[in-house]
Amino acid sequence: MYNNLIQHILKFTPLTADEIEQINQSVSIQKVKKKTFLLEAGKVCKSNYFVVKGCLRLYFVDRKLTEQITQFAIENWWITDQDSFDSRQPSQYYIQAVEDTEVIYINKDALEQLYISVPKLERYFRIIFQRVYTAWQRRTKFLYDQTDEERYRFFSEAFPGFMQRVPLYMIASYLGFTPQFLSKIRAKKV
Amino acid sequence: MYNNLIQHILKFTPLTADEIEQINQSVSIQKVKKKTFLLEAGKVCKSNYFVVKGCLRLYFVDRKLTEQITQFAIENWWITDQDSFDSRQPSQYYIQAVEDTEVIYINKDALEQLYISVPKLERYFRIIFQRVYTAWQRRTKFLYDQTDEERYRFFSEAFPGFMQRVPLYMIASYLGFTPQFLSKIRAKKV
DNA sequence: CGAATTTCTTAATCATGATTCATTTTTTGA
DNA sequence: TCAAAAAATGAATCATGATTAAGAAATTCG
Repeated sequence: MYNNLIQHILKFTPLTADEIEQINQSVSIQKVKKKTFLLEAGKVCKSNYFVVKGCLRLYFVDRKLTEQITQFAIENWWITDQDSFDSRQPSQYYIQAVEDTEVIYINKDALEQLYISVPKLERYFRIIFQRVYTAWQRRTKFLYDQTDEERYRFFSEAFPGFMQRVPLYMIASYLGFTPQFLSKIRAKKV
Repeated sequence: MYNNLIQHILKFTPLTADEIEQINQSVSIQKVKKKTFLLEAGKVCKSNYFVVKGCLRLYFVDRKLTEQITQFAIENWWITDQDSFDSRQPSQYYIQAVEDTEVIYINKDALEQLYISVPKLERYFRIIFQRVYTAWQRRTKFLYDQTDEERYRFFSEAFPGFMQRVPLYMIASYLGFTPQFLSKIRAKKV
């Protein structure tokens, strides 16, 4: 019984008992300790992960060997390297647990099967991806429209809870600047 | 008969003659002269636009009154302010024709109806939005991983045709820097 | 065709945030 | 509980790309 996922799907489309059963048989659940990797660069991203509880980060290592975080996923978010997942080509990303985390995951073949046996999931994921598009348009405007400092201040006011779950150096990476610069801003704030 | 769109949908899902008919009755076609606006800030984005021929840009005006282009759409791409389109709230974006352009468009109510009468479109748009997600992950890595100069050089080698269709100052805006800086890079290139 | 508009370029100065390197504080787990 | 590791801070210097202000070149269209 993977209730968190089913509950989430039910927000967007009704499901019959049989459909729920089919979904439950296609997904698995996994507990991942803090710092565990669900994906490492060089390997194919085999699963799409739904966070039941906890927090994951998706990042790559740039030429200067700095970790660049491009996405976080918390409760009720899906996360994957979509490109690697679809093409079955090696990923350039890492997905790592920021906290002890519980995920429900589904592999590519199982998901393709499910789209056929439970077509309502086309609607569910259409809406999920559509929201990703919206989130991306918002984030892009956010990034273009403000200086690094404004971005940090906005972010810390908008998501105070999140700030406390994640080390500051990860926030800095996600917002596109260095931890040193973040310290400088925070020092000013007082 | 909106063949370009139907052809595009058929790449992802089969359609019956009846379904094709229903889609054709839900969309409209429009020719837009260069510089014409399909969306202006302050107005609700009523349509999702599919480019048959030509090129559109989506941008907003930042606090310094500079136009910031966040997306282009060329042949066979959809473009909209997804947030405004979904929520029916005023947009902060402009969508403008960069060249004389031909678009097929669909309004929100018509699209919601179509999702019900032609559920295969759930699959079509699920795949479209999924590709948007992939494109976004790629673009993000691209932006984080390289300096402005490298980004320009990569872009001009990867999309030489596109570079010739669009004024350079728009490329600069899309890549996140100023036209002056672009000129500097190009001067070096020789 | 030719004036007006749009687009592109050049150059000097300036500011933001990176880099480097060291130190302090906090957290973790044996 | 305390040593080791992880995370955060601080300061000095540096580099990238913005800003400002002209002016040149190219395109458009009446």
